[in-house]
Amino acid sequence: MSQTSHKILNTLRQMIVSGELPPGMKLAEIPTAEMLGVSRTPIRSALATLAQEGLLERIHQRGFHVRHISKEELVGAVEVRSVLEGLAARQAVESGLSAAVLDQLQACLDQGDQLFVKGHITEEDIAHYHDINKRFHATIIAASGNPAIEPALARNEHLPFASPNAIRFDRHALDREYQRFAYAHQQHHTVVDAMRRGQGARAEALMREHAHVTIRYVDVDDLTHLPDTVN
Amino acid sequence: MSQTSHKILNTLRQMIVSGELPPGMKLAEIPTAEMLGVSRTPIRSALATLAQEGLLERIHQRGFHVRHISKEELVGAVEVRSVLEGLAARQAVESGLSAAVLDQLQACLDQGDQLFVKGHITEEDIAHYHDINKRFHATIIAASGNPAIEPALARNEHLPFASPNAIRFDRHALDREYQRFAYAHQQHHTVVDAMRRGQGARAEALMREHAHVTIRYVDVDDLTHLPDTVN
DNA sequence: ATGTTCATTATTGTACACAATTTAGGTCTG
DNA sequence: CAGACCTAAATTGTGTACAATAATGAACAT
Repeated sequence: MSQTSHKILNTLRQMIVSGELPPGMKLAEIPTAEMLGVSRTPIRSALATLAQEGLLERIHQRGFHVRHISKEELVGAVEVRSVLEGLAARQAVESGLSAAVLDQLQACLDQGDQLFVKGHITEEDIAHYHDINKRFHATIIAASGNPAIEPALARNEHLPFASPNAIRFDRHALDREYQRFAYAHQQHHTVVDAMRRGQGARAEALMREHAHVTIRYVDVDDLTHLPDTVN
Repeated sequence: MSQTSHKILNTLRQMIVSGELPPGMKLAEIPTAEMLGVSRTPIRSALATLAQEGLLERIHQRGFHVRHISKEELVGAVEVRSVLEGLAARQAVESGLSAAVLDQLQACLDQGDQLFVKGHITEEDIAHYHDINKRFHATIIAASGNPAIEPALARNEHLPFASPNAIRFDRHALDREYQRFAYAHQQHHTVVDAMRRGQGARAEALMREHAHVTIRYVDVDDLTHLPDTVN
């Protein structure tokens, strides 16, 4: 895939998740190609990829529709992430944690502590925490030694809110968001504690519960509007 | 996707899983197109799909390699299936089982009982059980009401042995295989029992354990040769 | 002799023309 | 008036020429 092809894929993906191309809208090759000023070829490949990611739905011999992401789907995706990240935590413990992995996890904990010690957060802090959070989860998945977990999570990565890479937050209620992120960070502490003690089942259970934080404080009905997210 | 395009995708997929195209082999568009007597266009789309399925690996600007499926990957895929099917069983219980679903599951149990009551199995029986098994698992996943489970399992479906749709069996040791399938069928009974009683956590645990039957009796090192499978 | 640069070659990426297929609409017939 | 069939239009699927890009090897300079 070339530079321009990549750009077109990202452009279309952004247009879909931002709602510029609303759910149900038909996407045919020729109009889309004309809209973006390229030929049908890169459009074909982009549409196929987006269908694979679950953002588009193929209509038999008739192009694609922008898929309507239902509430059930988002809630279900959080459940899927929950059990898969739980599995990762347990397998990471069972396969024996290296000092390097523990160091990386501890670094995430320390950096988060520094962020929350001052008792409130700014937008900038949230971006920083987003980073720490991403590293924390990626480290555990990598440490699991199970190469099948990441691909199984791949589809979720493209659904907003179903991925830890897309923490939703409300810019206008930073107090409440402080509570939520601080709580999530405390859960990180408990997960690492369980992992250090070799408590695989406990680590799994804690990680499962942790996944629900993404969505717990959110009115799920609002999610269909796809409001501001980090990343 | 048209008829011929579909056929080419399936042909290439079959050639890969059968080992006709061995792991590590380079697949360029032009030679592949000439080999199958079509133009590069349907080949491009097929290769992209197969890469998405995990059978091919994209080399930057240089075509694809047939991926080497490692032992870790197969074992990991079974673990992933384990937790996801466990989740499905639990959510099916939690969301309330309809009479129709229970009837379908009971039908799978009854049909399996009939198969095993005579104390031995034939190759034909295995094909039949394969069918029953597929229905059993699909029913529970559908009954979970979680639309995110199926796509998360999708990648596994294309890895031989990681899917219940690809039960491995040894044609020359039907006695041992009888034991294995009869045991798996008994597990189906216990899962349904837990589900009927509304025991979500038990159903989850039993279903998790059940997933391991696929691989438990198998010398994992043999898997790299991709021997006979049903489907 | 070795390292760097340039040209050649192999291969993917893009554009576009043409073929095939499906849907829709209109007309003809019972 | 209704239903079926046929024709036309729209849209995807395929083939192929051409452009862009990256790897390889050769030649030159240090």
